[in-house]
Amino acid sequence: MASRSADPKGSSQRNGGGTPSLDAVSLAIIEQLQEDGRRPYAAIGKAVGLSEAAVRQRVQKLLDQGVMQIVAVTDPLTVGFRRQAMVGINVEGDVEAVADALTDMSECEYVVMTAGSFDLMVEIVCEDDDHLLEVINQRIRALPGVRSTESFVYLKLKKQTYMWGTR
Amino acid sequence: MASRSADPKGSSQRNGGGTPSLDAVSLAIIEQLQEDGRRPYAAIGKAVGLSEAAVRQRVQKLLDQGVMQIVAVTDPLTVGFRRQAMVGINVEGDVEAVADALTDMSECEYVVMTAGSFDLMVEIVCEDDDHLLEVINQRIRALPGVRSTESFVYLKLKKQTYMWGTR
DNA sequence: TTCGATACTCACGGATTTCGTAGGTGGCCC
DNA sequence: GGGCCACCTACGAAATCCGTGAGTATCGAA
Repeated sequence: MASRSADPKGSSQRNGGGTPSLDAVSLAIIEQLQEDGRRPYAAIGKAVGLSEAAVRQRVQKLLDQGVMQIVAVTDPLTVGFRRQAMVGINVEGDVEAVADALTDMSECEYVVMTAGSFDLMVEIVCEDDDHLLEVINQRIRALPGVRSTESFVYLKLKKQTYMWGTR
Repeated sequence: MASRSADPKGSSQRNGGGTPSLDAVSLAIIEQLQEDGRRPYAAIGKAVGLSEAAVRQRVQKLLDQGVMQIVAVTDPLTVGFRRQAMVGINVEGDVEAVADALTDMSECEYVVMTAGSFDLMVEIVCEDDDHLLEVINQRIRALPGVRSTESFVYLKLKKQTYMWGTR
């Protein structure tokens, strides 16, 4: 169960940390699915040099391990969420605790701990200005440990890709 | 062929701007695919109250229109990109021109125009520190119109979802 | 009101894909 | 060597995909 990071064909790169590493073949599979999440296993197999079943098993494992997920993504504006913002947050005390609290909020779509003049950056997706105001002022600022926040309201989303590796 | 944003069952919301609007059914379809991008059309149809063929046609249209894409997403750290950063940028002159230039850079995964103390925010995905440094100092700062930048290096990604609507 | 366009349902059949499973192979450790 | 484990290939059955055509309902414009 411990996911020992096997090394099938010898053609993989060394793995440092605790996260399960990926060999070149899995990378290639992910690339294929980044282009089209519904691409058939057989087509992927042809592209990466594996049988259909092998691809299927690898994909299943990647999904199970949480390394990858196959999902629909949209521009939130198109889907009726008219206000988005990035919020920079400064924390006193336990940053991770604040991050966990933010993670539990459904409006927070993206939570990351950073180095720099903010401790946390959070992307907020809201339906309108009232909603956004409430989330930032009532909920985020109310969290214990939050010292200050700074908001960057989105005017226009110019780019949004998921194509790492395809370059 | 012109795809005029029809209004099938009368149960849709009005559409203001240029972007094609989405009725409740398409929203529901997107939700299904946000949970599992490979869910079969028949299963989606059962969930949203449409036939398999209708779902198929809607999904195809949503993809063609660019409203939605079905892709694999990963935590970049797992895939070998060890340094990520959010970069806030101040611009003098044409903000959109700078944004377009950033959009063309493969390391910029996310580009958004904002209101607040930054004009642009950009998410950068790099392989290591050298790469990150080069992108920020050599390439971004070199763009005409870029007045200043501020970087927030990612320490830990806590949350990353694509579940708008599923709430 | 009538016409035209759009979108849906239902149906069908062939091609393709998915899925479970059985069997083979190579590396690794005792 | 022998056992073990992870990974692969192979194959058949079941399910899904996909193009297609006919008939119906709704809406907006002439």
